[in-house]
Amino acid sequence: MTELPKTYDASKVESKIYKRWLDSGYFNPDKLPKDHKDHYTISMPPPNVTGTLHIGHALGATIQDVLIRFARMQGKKTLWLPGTDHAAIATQSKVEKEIYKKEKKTRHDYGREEFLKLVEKFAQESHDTIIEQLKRMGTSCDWSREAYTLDEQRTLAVRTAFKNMYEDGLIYRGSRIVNWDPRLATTVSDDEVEWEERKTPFYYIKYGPFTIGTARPETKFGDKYVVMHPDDKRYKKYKHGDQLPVEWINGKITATVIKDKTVDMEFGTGVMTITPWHDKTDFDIAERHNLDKKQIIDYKGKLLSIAQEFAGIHIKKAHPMIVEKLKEKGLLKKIDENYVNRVAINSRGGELIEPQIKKQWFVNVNAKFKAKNDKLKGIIKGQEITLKDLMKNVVASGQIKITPDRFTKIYYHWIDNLRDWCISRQIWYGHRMPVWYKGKQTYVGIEPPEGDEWKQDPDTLDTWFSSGLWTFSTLGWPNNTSDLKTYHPTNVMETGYDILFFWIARMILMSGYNLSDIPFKDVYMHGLVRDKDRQKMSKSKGNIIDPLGVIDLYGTDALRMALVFSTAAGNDIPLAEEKIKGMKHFANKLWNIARFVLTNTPSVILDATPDDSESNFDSRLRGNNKLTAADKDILQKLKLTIKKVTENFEKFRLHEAAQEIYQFTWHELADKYLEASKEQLKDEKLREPTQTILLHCLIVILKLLHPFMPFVTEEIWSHLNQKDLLIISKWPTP
RNA sequence: GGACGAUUAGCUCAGUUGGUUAGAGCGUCUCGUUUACACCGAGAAGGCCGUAGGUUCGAAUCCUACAUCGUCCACCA
Repeated sequence: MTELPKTYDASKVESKIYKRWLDSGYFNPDKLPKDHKDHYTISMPPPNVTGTLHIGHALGATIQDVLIRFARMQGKKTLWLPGTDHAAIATQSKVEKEIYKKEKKTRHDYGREEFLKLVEKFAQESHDTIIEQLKRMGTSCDWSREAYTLDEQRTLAVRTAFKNMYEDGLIYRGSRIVNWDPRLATTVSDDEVEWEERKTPFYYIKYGPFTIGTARPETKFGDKYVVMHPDDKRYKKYKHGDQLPVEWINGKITATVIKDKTVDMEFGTGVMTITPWHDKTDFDIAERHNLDKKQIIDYKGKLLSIAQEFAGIHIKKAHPMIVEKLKEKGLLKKIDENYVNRVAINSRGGELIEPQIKKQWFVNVNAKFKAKNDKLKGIIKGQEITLKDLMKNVVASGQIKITPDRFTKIYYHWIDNLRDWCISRQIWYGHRMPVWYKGKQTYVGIEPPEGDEWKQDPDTLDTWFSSGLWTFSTLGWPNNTSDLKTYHPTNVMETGYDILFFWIARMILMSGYNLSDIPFKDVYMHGLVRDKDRQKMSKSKGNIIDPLGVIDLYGTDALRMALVFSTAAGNDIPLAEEKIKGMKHFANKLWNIARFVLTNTPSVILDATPDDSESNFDSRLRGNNKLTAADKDILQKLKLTIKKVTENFEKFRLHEAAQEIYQFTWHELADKYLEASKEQLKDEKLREPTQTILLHCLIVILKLLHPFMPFVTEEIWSHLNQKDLLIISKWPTP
């Protein structure tokens, strides 16, 4: 027996222990002892290389590591595959902001190649920081398989998927209205748009015999269609297709009457004019009735020649000028100053969205393709399905289970409202479209076509396109590797509920199409970490808890335990520093239990207690009819604790598992049995069984606690004369 | 406008097939410096489990309505 130091110093122990794990090779499933069977795989949601890890990452990393360590101790061949995400638009916009702040330069001042070098450097630095942080969290992932969404292997996967989907007619190019960010000069997907309520003046303007309402008079120059509901009695005398002269902003125009059921009769006057180029609703109406579409605003937010005297002026500036002109012409009838409007903002950069019609690439969610095999429940090989059907089917059939259950309904609802997914972005950082043009010809392939005349599409792919492939691209796909055959589908996808649509749904889509299989069997969603007043953590509020900061103060184990301890799946987690501090005390308590047990255990007993000692332990006590009430009580409660902890693990109730073991360790073992044992140890006849029980309890709680608090438990374990590391010891049975 | 979630001790939260005196962390009060631990122990105060009904032998838990807060979704010009 080696003596435990008087106090536990997490900062000194953790790096030493982590190195010991790395040296053992046990993070790599291929290097686990041969008796490890039944694969258990988790793909790590790759953190964005946009800086550093925040507390939300720490939560995810902890939960996944807890699951992985539990599975590993259950004798499973566990693979936790780590990686990082290039996060295209988020990373690029971070660098753009930086160079603008420092040098007042834009990416165009640098040019594509030079700018990309800057982004890559930033991404590399972020990557290094993030990996170091993950290691400090104690994550037991297989670093030999680390992946990046933009590395060579993943590029092959992306191009292969794109090519196949294009050839199957699931990817097409078309002119659609998209969310355009004039500042970043790129499109963003529907899911990336955030809506913000703003009070804006609402103008009632005379339009021929009608009055129309708008918050955006600057878009109205080209409005030559006036739309109303077919059942609106007020406008009965106007027929669909009627033409009438109207005095408009810049003179006389001819307006055409359109009847469409999407018009809300209750709103405003029940009449509106449409701007199909700059409004999604209007675009849909124009499509339905085959109407002309005209661009009013350019891609930088300036008015085009149709605005005549206002041409070249930025819409922000032009707005009051146009209002003034309408007033002069007597067209402005009324202004409602209390109108609350919802404006669209790019959540990845913060600029106002200006809808535009652009040629973009889309994934068609309603086109049919043939299933490659029978792996999807209820779908046979060769059967035709759409991506939409597929995404719904795998969850409805129970092949993928979402925890907590309530997100299932939200997921269905999202699918029902799903439109084609715009996958092209006009930014530079990311996977360049594997598309080349020559005159009117288009070539899609993995390698560029022969010949200099072919020009590659300048756009890049939405970052979620590559993330969607993550569970299988990381295992070597499109090559038919043994990793892919062995570890896919993965067992659990553990992530925050905020990326259910962005990512979970896209992974289901991608593996459904490319493999005709599910990417994972279980989805486990955790909540957002908030501060103790339930506020979102943000830099501006100054309520950020920095994972590394608290690790330095209280130790990784304390942070991990605090994160898992009092939260249910999918619920947000208020985290106060006091909670982490409390868990540091718990680590200290455990340390002192170990010190007490070890100073009272002679080496004879210690040596006679190898890891797999449970049956051994029972036989050693059998025939001993001198067990005291305290002995019997603690052994019974220990059994019960093992049972409950294991059950809670299996049901993803990690917080309850943590609470059970916490309660037992402190308030049963330490408070009661250790106190009782002090007397029993003085009694010669009771001494040996008491020592045996103490040691047995210690061994079991170290195992039960190890998934949550890996460092302190492994450190104590190293003082127990055990053959191998705690990380691969056998999970106890009740 | 639709959907979902939350409402439990002073504060932050657990409490999943309805079942004995409703739990934890932090905080408060009293006592205790016994060689594992003061990062401790013993004990105490503190809860009409949002409101009102209903089902049941029995409800924090199931049902209905309402209130407050929050989140997500949605093409109100």
